[in-house]
Amino acid sequence: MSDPVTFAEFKEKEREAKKRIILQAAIRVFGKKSLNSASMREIAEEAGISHASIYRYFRDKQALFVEAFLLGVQELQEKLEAILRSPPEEEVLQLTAQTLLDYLSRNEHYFAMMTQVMLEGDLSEESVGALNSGMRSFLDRIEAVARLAGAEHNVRYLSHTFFACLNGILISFYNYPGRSREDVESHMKTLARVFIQMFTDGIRTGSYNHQIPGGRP
Amino acid sequence: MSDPVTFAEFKEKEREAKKRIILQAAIRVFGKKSLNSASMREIAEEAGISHASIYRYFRDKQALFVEAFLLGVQELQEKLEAILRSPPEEEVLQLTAQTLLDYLSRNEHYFAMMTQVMLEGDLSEESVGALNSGMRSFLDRIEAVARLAGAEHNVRYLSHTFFACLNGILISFYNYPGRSREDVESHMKTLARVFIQMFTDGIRTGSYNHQIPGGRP
DNA sequence: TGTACATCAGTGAACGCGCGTTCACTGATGTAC
DNA sequence: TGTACATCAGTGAACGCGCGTTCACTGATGTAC
Repeated sequence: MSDPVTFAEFKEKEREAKKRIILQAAIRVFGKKSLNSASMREIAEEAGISHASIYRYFRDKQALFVEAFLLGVQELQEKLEAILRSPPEEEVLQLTAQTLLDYLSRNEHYFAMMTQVMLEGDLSEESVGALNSGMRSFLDRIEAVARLAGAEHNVRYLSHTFFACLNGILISFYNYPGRSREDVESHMKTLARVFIQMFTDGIRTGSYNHQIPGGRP
Repeated sequence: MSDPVTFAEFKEKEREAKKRIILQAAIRVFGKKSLNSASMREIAEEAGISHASIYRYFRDKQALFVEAFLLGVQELQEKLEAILRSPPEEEVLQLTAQTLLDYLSRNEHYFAMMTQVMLEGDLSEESVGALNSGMRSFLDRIEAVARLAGAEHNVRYLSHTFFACLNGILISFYNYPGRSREDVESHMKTLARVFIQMFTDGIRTGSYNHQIPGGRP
């Protein structure tokens, strides 16, 4: 229903659009501060509304956080799908890694939120469910990339390793003290290239299969 | 001065011991909650004192946090040194990785704090300095391990990659939803083995050197 | 077209809470004579 | 040995603040007749 044909539909569209404005503001704020230290008042100011208004669109802070995070995951996922649709010949993994790193470090927002979601355990069951299915479908995309890169056995393990290691490179050196932002970014990219080279070689030889319980060699 | 010989020295020792009790309590609490959501009152209760007393030993919450974190890093470092003193023949990296993962996941505390330190940017210049030198000497140990494993060129990059990836495996799957603690732990260990296998092979072939700007092949 | 009413997005003020930190005090211990 | 004093670890109460959330209200918009 991309073009609303009734007034009710129009209002619904309008409401969705306003919701998105709040979500984008939330993403910007959550990216700079942590879930706990970012305040509803700050998000409201960023969105240009009163802080009380947010509660017209989201049940509470946690629900806002989860929706914002999932929006980020979805956006990243679309980038992965673009790669899958027109895959390059050889360097799928390098390209994927670069895309991931670029996106996450250029939009600090999603990145910081992602790690927060992974560490905070205080989410409601409902939220956990939503996040879980979001992450699962994201990891599916990564799995597809790994297959494209030639992986055949234990692809789930491989894609988990791939994602986790890149994530670790981002997290571990994000606040590397005493270095400029550009230096940090290029350092992370170098580390990522080192990792991807090893990963690619690893897929080629397949020796990692021995490390997986019940994994075919 | 392991055996105090004057009353003044004795008092100093006593004070240090009390400080350590607070630090251990802080480590336990900071491990379960984040820097922001763990409270001084909670730490005080854990240590069995009044919350006001903490301020007799630490300037403020941040100073307490930094000291607690560094105590954890130091403990881990000693484990690495033990490995370096009596290195096994072949599997240095596997052993190091297992030690790291075991330690960090058995003592959730340090692990959670480590990632927090890496993500929160709000620390004072003084704190950043202390943390920085702590992390640097920790990474030195990892570098020594990498050398022991046969790395010759660009060892700094390698050790960074090694640490970052293991860190990522921990963080990314720590709160894997809907899985028991044991399942998560064994999953992480499998991913770590996959990674280490690739890493070891990578060091052997040395092809990663091509990925480092100015790196010798 | 005009009027009375219903709806509901948006709001500033207020509530209640927990926090980090400080304060004024107590009482045990050590010191000087 | 006894006494007056100084020190200082430890404390409960209090301060001031910012937070998430709720409340009572306003005013614009849509609806019914």
